[in-house]
Amino acid sequence: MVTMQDVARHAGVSVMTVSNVINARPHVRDATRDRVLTAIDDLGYAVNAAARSLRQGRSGVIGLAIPDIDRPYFGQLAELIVARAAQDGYEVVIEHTGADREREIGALRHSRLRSYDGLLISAVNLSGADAALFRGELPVVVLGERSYEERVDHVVMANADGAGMIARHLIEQGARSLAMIGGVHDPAVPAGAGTLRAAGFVEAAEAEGVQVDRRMLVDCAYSFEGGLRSVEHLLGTGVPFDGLFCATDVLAIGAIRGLHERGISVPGDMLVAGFDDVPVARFTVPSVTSVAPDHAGMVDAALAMLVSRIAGERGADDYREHVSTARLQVRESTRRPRS
Amino acid sequence: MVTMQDVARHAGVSVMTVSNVINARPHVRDATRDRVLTAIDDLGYAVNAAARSLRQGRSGVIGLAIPDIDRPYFGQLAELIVARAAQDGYEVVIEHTGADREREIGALRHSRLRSYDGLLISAVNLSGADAALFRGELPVVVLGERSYEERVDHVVMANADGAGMIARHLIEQGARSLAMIGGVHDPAVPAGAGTLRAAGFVEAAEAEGVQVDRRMLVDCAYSFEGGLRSVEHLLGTGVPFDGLFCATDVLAIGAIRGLHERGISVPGDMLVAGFDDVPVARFTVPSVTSVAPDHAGMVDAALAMLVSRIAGERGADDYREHVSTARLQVRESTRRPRS
DNA sequence: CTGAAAGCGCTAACAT
DNA sequence: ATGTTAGCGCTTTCAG
Repeated sequence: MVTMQDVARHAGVSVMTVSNVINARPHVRDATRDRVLTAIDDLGYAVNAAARSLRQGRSGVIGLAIPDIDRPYFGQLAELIVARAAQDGYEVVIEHTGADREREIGALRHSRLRSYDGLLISAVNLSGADAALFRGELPVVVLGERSYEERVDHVVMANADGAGMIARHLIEQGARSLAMIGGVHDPAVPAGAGTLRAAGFVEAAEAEGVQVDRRMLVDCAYSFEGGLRSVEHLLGTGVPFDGLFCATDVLAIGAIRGLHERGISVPGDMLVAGFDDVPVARFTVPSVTSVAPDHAGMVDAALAMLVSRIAGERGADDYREHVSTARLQVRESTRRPRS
Repeated sequence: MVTMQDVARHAGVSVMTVSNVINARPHVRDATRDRVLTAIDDLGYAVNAAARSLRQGRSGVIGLAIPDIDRPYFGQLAELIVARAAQDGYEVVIEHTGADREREIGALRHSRLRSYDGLLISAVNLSGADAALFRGELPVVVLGERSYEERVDHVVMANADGAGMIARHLIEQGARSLAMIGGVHDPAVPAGAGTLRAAGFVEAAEAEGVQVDRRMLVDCAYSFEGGLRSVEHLLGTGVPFDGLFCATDVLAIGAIRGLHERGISVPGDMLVAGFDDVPVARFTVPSVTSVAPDHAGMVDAALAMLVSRIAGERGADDYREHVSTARLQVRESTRRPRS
């Protein structure tokens, strides 16, 4: 392994000068810098990240806690975050919190956590309180929902607003009996994204004069399979409905599949809408109406918050909130053919 | 920050004993261990990863180079790898190589690379030679295709075999004129997964006595959009075809969408198959026939190889190859209705 | 503008 | 079974 010492010797300067060159600090003569750069090239030197981290007391790594990379929404998000973090000189380690969130977060807390400079938590069904677990231990930003713990930075997705857009759109397209999968409207349930979307959906619908039968709101795993099973469950109740809101596009695709298997046509017999506007939603048959969150804006805001907090620019009682916007993306799954 | 020193003082032992306890080394009396563990708990101590890395000369991090997390196949793969690596005590940093592979790999090479203990390269269209770039710099395993550089460990996906299964299946279902998107059959083109799949497809078809018009093999970006555009291109040639093989399921979904927009029914008018068996393939309408690679087996093999090489268990002329298997997963998109 | 020295927190090697 | 010492490669501080 070639060290800074070696480079310094090779270039005939001190290690400090090499360090200055590498870190682009001023007060280095051009000629000297060139000699150092040549030496670095000749020897194939690269800085030792561990030594730098140890000395500086920071690792240049941020953790990203998500439940599941293998879901289009989180994949999209992870990709944006990795790219955006790189701009600020940070690497990203993805922490898979999975189904057994509590246990995994606990494990994380006692081990790897300390080697991150900051943590970004994005979990569709994370209760706001979870974020508090980390408070004080390291800079944290919660991404995707309002946290009920006030003393944490967060970036809020327009869950209720977006769901409201869907409710109004479904009604406008002629739906009269609404159902939803992936969220329930119950104050007793902790407020994850599903709950917030359910609340926004129900409230907007009722504001339009359409009552939503609470039995027609069902929770489920956020997977294709979950969507398929839930729609079977709804059909099994015997309660008729003609407009279905799914808390995510993945659920919507599973639901459309389930309806198809029962011979129910979308949008002919049933309007279906999702949330997230994942890439595949545009290409399925029928394509899926969805709510497009401002992913890029959210990621930008979250990283700016995290970086400023890591830099210690804000004190322990200056917590920020960024409220994002959403846009309705109408596609085939809710375009009722004129009848 | 609380250090090992602090713990040692608090427990009334030396730092070495604390280190021994943390690393589960033998020769520590139970009573002593308990005292140390209590102290760790009391003080909320966690080891400093940077210091440990510096001392040990290894980081406990492996890099995973993939072109794009936000694609179902890579998402699936990344998730498996992260989980499997954790079992061996490694963290995974995802390196997005993106479209501009050469440049990114170059950048990677000169900076972050050194802080990884090993590198896993998985790129559908990586030429085997790229892997050689890293040879000697750090342990590397190429995942997903045969590398033409012999002196590198690799895990080979059953590209040609899987594509052959599709060819035989399409013919058996009655297809007589075949086309393919996402790969060309041309010895001059570097052998990425697309090329290997194309070769396997063409050879199996011709072995069955079905010639494949070379103009009906088109390359394209591995995206939904790419699939849609390519199928439009194929239809534009005016050459009739009734069986379409897509190099990935993402392409197949885009292609089915493109066919749908032209009023061509799948599987009624055209049989379509993909590759990768991504989760969504089972839920689209129609569901997509695909080749299911043994993801878990490949990931296991790749990590075992990488870990053993990091441990220095194999010399510079002992390179391994793991050949994976594939399974045909027949779904609606190729079930020709009896006519 | 450049150099010398100290030390970040940990563990390998060697005492005891 | 436990303690002592040295040093990993870098950057911060202070001197020139």
